[in-house]
Amino acid sequence: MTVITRFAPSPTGFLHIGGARTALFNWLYARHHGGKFLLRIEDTDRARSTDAAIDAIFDGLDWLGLVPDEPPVHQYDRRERHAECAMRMLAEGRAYRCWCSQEELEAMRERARAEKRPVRYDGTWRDRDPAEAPPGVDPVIRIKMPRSGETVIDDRVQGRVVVQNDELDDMVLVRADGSPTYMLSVVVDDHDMGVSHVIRGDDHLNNAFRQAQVFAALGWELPAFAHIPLIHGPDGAKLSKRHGALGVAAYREMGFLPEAMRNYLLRLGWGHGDDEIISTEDAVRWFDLDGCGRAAARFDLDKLTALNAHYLRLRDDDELVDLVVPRLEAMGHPVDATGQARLRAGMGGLKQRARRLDDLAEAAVFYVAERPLALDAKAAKLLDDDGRARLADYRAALVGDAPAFTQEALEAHARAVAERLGVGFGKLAQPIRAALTGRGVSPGLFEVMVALGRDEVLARLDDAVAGRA
RNA sequence: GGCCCCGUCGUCUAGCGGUCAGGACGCCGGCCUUUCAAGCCGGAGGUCGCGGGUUCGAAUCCCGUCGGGGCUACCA
Repeated sequence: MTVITRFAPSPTGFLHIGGARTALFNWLYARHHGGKFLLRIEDTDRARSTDAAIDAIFDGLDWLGLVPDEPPVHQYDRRERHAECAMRMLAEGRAYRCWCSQEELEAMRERARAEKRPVRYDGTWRDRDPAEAPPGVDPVIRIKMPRSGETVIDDRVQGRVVVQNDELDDMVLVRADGSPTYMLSVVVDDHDMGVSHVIRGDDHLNNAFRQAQVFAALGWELPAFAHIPLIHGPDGAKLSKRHGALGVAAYREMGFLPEAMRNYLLRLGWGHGDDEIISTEDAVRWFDLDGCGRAAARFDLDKLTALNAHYLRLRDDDELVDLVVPRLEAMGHPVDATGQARLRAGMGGLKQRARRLDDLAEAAVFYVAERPLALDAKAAKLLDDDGRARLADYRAALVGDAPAFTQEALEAHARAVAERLGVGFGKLAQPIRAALTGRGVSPGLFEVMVALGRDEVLARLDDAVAGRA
């Protein structure tokens, strides 16, 4: 059997972390089995669906590299087909029209609550003669649920889950305005799209029972279900948009890399022994539903950040330059060809120390900032009278001895100068760092010098000695 | 309220009848060292929610209990 999975978000907000993980699992499962990964936009709720949200979902998936194998299906476009299926159920006696008003339904619920009985539709119109229908009222179409027996879902993650059929009420399939509801649409679309495995959040576990009955009423085979646990916020509750949960775009802006995000999301609720760093290739090779946990997980920014730092160091220097330049420019530091070259030369040391793209950019500022440099507090302290005096000596030695401008030669020379001055190497190195970078912390000194180039180094030393910086 | 799911260090997890309950993030200390990272080494941190069973032996099986979550719409 060909494996076909699908990610089916409703476009009522950005793509959040939970949706991203669901998409990832579906994508991985399809890839692992050489099947297809499809995307369906569940936009049947016209009031809440927006084009902006649809774009955000496309952008988010694209950034994460979870590209569907076929053009996305927009559920609303298929409403005729959905209604047609409902009509068939009606014709076959598997569904019926219901003329209950909202008020009647509300009263029904109130009564049930008062009597401490389960709150659900009581089947008023199930056997009532349609001839008794009140005039001028548009009916909804409800499914005729079995009233005895049980519905079993052999969930690939949750295991065998059973519910008594009398817990299921005759839910609405088609609204009074003729539009299909989610319960009908998912089933018809999953069937028509040939979906073999429905992998989704376990907030849909209860829906699976209802949908199983729709599949049965339509005479269709049930797909395999896999309900994965939800991701909770720090407060332990379901992640929701109005809950301060962020869209994937926000993480991109914070400087996270998609490969880090994929690795992190994969480990949230799925495990493969003690493996933590899992490349996408290995993820595809290893992913299965058995590895999914059943407990909800909490999102941990620190761990995502640690993974991100790892993947940052793995990236090519040139790619990182491209990623960091827009950030530097946004920070008010235009990057010209010279700046680009310096960034490329210095990226090795820079990326080793960064955790995200934003602190990478922050740490790279000194390569592209205009002289004289602004000093941070630590650098200012390093450039006191003593420090500046040592810098003057060092500058003179650099010009006088004219060592080759390579890391090795510069280091050997600087160490010799420190010895000549009778100070520990650190006493000389730190003021140099402050002069060249304006900071007390930076990548290796000689890497910085080489990246900056001799002229710039001398100019920055001059600035520092003269107290300009 | 009803139904369904879940419960191992702070967090993510490994574990599937016999392990000193392992790893990762975070935290603490050390080494390295021109700063900071990285790397390496070491440490603190879990009576496996709780209570009963079953068993020679339970985090692992059963029952109960408590706690958390989800669903209970003419939303998806």
